[in-house]
Amino acid sequence: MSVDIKTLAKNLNLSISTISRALRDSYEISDKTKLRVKEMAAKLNYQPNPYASSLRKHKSKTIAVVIPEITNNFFALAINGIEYVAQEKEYHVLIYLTHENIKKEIGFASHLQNGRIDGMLMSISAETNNYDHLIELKKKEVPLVFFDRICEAIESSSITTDDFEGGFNATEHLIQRGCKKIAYLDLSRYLSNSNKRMQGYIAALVKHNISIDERLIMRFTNNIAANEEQIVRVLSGAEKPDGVFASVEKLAIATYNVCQRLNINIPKQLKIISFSNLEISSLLNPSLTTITQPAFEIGKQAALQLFRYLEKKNMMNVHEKIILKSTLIPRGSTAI
Amino acid sequence: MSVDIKTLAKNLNLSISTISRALRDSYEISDKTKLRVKEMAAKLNYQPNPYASSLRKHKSKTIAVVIPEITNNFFALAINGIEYVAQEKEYHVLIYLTHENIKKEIGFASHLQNGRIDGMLMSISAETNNYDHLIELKKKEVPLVFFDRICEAIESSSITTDDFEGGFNATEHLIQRGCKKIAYLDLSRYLSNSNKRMQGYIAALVKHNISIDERLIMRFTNNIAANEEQIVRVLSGAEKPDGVFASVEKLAIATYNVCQRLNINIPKQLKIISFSNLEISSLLNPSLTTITQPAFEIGKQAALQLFRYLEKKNMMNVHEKIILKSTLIPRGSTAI
DNA sequence: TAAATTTACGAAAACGTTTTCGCAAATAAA
DNA sequence: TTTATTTGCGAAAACGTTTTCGTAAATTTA
Repeated sequence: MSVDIKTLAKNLNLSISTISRALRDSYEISDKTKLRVKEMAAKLNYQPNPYASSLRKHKSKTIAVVIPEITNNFFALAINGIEYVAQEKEYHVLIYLTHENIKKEIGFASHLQNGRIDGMLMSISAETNNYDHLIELKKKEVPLVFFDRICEAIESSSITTDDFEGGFNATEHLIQRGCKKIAYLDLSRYLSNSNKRMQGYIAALVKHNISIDERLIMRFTNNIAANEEQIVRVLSGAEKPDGVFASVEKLAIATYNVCQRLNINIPKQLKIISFSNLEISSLLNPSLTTITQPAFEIGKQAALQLFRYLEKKNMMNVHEKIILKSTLIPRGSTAI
Repeated sequence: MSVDIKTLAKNLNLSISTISRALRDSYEISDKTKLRVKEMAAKLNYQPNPYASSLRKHKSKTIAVVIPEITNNFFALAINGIEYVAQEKEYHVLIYLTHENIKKEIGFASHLQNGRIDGMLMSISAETNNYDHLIELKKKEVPLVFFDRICEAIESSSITTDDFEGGFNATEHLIQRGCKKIAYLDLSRYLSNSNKRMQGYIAALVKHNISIDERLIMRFTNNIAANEEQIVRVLSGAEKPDGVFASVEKLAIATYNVCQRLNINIPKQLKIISFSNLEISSLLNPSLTTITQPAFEIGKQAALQLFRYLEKKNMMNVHEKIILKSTLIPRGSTAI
């Protein structure tokens, strides 16, 4: 069988308590004994059973990351940042994908109250318009940090980007490049970040005395084909826009695809700007003007904040709202 | 405190064994009792402690995915497939990123022998040229399935693509489009899939009576800037190629970047084909000809194979080598 | 030198399950 | 009716740690 603490104890003629303490460098154990124990542990390749330890200590050294999807450069980068911190802290990272489905999100939230994780990092799904499952998580005192798509109804830390400013700048950028009718393409009416971006969009229109046309504020789904059809309808309609501000990358890509199909010239007939973490925006035809979020840093900061909760108990009610800056990079899709 | 099996037992005047059995639908418990127990469990929102259960049963309901990186469309899609299966099986997915670093890979392999996971899915790092850590994992009887980048020195299941054929077809495609001097860009001399692709490359050259120029078989690192400099040197040298076959997406992108900088026209002066899972290959300038792997399916099949190990003990020595087909999609970067 | 303290360790309980063993009561077979 | 079997449940051990409590021996203090 596998070598456990009892095996070490027998081999060294010590009690299991001494072994345990020696391995954890307890002050109660003499240096000589510690050395003996550690040498034997190394020799027998002793691997402590994490579940026995977790059971006893009520600590799992594991965090969960609950996100809508992973095939998305933003979230992939964020996970990268999270995993980076987790490795440093010697923590383990569980991944759960909701696919924008609130039922899955509820399922994860409810199943992860059982001690499997010490804390959770979350970006809520586009469908989520009720927060009972998150409130319940909080009640169970599961440390929770939101990133990017936060839940404002819950008292907790969050890491976001300056979505309002990003939305404002994006829209103003289009206006400055001559756009008069700017469409805002969005995933969901419920998302915190989307709404802030829309507020920025509206503010920019107001500032420049452009009237707000509700028909140009469009919501899309998770279904790519359906989205493209919807875009086809706008772009071939009478009231077609001359500028598009996509709240998320995939809607910009859908627009590119439609323009290719409909032979609409970007940027001559239509200018496009998008929130995006596509590393090859500059290689697109035409290159895509983006507002880029510091995705890796967002993941990293989110994880660091979670560990602040985990490392100090009295931090549980000290919430931080960190807002990182996005960067607008003008490229071909908004050229004059 | 949190409600446990003992609480239920007290509330129902039953023993904890009965509660445990009732919850697990044991035949030893009457239907009436089961109902009573389950109702009470629901009422008190009982959540079984996973670590107590894991400790007792030596099962963690958790698998690990060890991959080089996550900011890579192939691996993101593969994880998507893995997570899909895991959700169905009610398993948990731990993510570990090696960043192509063999030391990290060794660290993960050695730390995950302690029972934390029931099995592992792995795509080995580009640096990995010694397999002792994997052999040790196998010795500890940790079920292990390789995908994409496999370890041929280890007896185990693997899910790959038809890399030889993909490499052959890619190269022949370039030849048919008129290329005479085709460079093969690769990450590492150690990777199983890269080597198969290279074998395909060589076979195609041989078939078409093109001599093999070792200088055109190039290895790159994880460092993007360094890679681009290396590409600059080839593309501005005297013996510059007229075709590039990139074994991985990021090298194709690096080549695109360099061509942009050096003002090299794709496809006129240089044709490019690449293994890639970029969903927007068609939107690049020019659109990129790709050999695309069924990444989601690879992840899914890898997970399914792992669960075959987990569900039947006697399967542990029945290894499967599943090879899925890749698809060559001709686009602008190899147009005549 | 006696008393107090510190050092270094062991015994045993505890964490929350699952499972083995045992055993009455109920039912079926003889 | 007697015996054999099944049904339904409880007591207790077990999983592998950590931690509380206790205590001799060594050391320090008075």
